[in-house]
Amino acid sequence: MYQNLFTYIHNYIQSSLTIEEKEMIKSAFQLKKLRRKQFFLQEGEIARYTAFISKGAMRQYISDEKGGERIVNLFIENYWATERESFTTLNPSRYNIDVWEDAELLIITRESFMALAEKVPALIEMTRLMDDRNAIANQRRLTSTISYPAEKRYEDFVNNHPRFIERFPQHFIASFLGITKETLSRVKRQSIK
Amino acid sequence: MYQNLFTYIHNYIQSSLTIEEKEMIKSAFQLKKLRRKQFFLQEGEIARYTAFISKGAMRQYISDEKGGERIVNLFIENYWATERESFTTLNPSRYNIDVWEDAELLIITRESFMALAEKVPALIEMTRLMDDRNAIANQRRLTSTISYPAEKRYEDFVNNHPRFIERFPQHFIASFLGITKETLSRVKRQSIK
DNA sequence: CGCGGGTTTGATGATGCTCAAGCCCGGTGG
DNA sequence: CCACCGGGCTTGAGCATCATCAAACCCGCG
Repeated sequence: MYQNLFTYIHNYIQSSLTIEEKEMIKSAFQLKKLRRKQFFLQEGEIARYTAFISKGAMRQYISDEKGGERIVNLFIENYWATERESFTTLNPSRYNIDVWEDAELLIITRESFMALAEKVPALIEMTRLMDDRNAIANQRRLTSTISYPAEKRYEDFVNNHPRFIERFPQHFIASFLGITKETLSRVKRQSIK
Repeated sequence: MYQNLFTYIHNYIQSSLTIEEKEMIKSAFQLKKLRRKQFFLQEGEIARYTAFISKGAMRQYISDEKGGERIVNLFIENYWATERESFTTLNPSRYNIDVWEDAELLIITRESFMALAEKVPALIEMTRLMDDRNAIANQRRLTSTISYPAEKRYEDFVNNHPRFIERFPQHFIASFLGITKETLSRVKRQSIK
């Protein structure tokens, strides 16, 4: 259950966690199981928790005036899922996060995490590195989105996130890329030839 | 010269910097003046420095195969400018950063900044908050880019970055928004009526 | 005056969206 | 075991948005 989280942390920092640290981590997080289609966070709520996904798959989306949905993030196991704006500012979230494949989450509030990080310094370093990588990934995604047409964006996506292709339906990917499912369908057909 | 940086830091953390801290900061950063059109960072180079802009305006862009340029970031005074991917990974940068309005920069290497932050803890907190805000801003920009047509993106931009409109030419803004200057020109004409 | 950016305008075409229909396939219930 | 259903995927026709290319315009400046 917690093993994924421990190896995740270990991938970020070189040193190993002590037994005591592992215990503190275990008691600070809280296990939550969610089934397909259940919400982890709904528009209007405050994102009190961040979740480490130890199993399953989720999506983050925003809904527009006309009932449409735009997917802005996809998550699978070993990802952290939260709505960062709401989580840090405590304003109501404009986004929803729901479950695609039955999930096991390790959740923690911002305050608990801060307190925990005081006692387990590795987590501070981990957060810093995660922020670095996150900023880099976002910059890349943004560059790609404003620079390239649908076909190239899809190519890039396939190369960078092969596992997502297997786990999520096509129309999720399309929405994530900022195109319609029809366009994605046609783009794929073209690129085969 | 350093005053902008001090007030910037002060805006992020509540407490004031001590005289000693200010001295340490002054000696850790290095002043660099750059004229319009000069490069702060060129494609292929490693981004050894991050720059606090105490005066002036700059742009970050990437160039495509056909000689075109896509602007991915715009900076004015009281912004930090660097290419984060290269700065943190030490890989050659795919982006350029050059100067639009004559600029005064306070620059520092990653190592020096880390060392400085050891001695001035306020900087660690500041970095954390900057990362938070940055992540939030990027998420918003991404959502807007994949969700809305040119006209709405421009509206949002005008609301969120009024000062940029005054400082940069239209075709910079267009490129930043991921549209052509012609389209932006027409969008503006429409929205007046 | 003429030059160099920056901006606008127009004509044309590509790209991607909308709406609507059909297909495919796995799951459910009779 | 088959009929049906729902969700996802594909296909097509028509349309909106936006890019491209080319020309003109505007204006500050040497």
